[in-house]
Amino acid sequence: MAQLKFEKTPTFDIVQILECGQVFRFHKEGDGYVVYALNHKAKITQDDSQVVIDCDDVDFFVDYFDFEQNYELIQSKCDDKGFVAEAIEYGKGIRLLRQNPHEAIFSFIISQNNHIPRIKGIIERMCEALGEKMDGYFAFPTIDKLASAGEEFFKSIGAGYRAVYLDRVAKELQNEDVESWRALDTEELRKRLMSLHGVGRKVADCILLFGFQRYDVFPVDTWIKKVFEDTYKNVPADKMSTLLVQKYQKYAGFVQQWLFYYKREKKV
DNA sequence: TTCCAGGGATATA
DNA sequence: TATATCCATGGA
Repeated sequence: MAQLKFEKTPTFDIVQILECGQVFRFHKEGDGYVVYALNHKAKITQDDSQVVIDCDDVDFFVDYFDFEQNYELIQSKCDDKGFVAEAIEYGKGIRLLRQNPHEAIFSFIISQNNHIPRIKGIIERMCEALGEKMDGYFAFPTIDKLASAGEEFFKSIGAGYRAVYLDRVAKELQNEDVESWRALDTEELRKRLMSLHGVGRKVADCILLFGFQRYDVFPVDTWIKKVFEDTYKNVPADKMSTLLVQKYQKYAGFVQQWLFYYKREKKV
């Protein structure tokens, strides 16, 4: 086990990072949180003065927690002196995790029309059944394991009608190098993702944001619809998303996450 | 009990 | 292109 220790800052709050809805494989443990990403594990504890990350691979988690990015700067650029500023103030400890594309694809297919606690359970059962056994946990399954599991397996873990999506997408991706998709621009990559069965505009945008680190996207789900129901009256979700990307441009993904978290937590 | 969730596919016009 | 309906599941 390796350790990463640094001074606590306002732009790193492990509770907000994990509970803001961008990731599903984590839980509270003792005085901190444990998060699993692909085939890695980290335990994070924090207090007012410092953050400690005990993990199996420091380099992996330095990348995962997006330490290269200057969140103070992004937050200052997005300060509109209005409701976005309120959301930033409320969720300023959020960082956008640099998740694996495969993990993002399957996680957000499961997420559609679903509650977060249920999403977490389905993914956990999927990893337990198909993932490689690691030291005290299960890795995210390989694409071959997912492709050979079968539709009935996905039903058995509670995926419901999404079982057929998961089964088909796993088989569709078996001979694809999704890392090479990073060469595509955002619009082309969105089209590629939406060609997968069960991936529409919203899920594609979540995969773009959380799995491919594209920030010129604005996933519009039921919570974001509530945020903008007066501003964009009777505007369809896809159109709303396009308008919001035009408005917030390269910061759209960040703004979306602050607003999502603020709306969902505070219900205002 | 009914409503709802980080929606998408399909049929229809 | 735009709208309506159906889809599984279980927490609240």
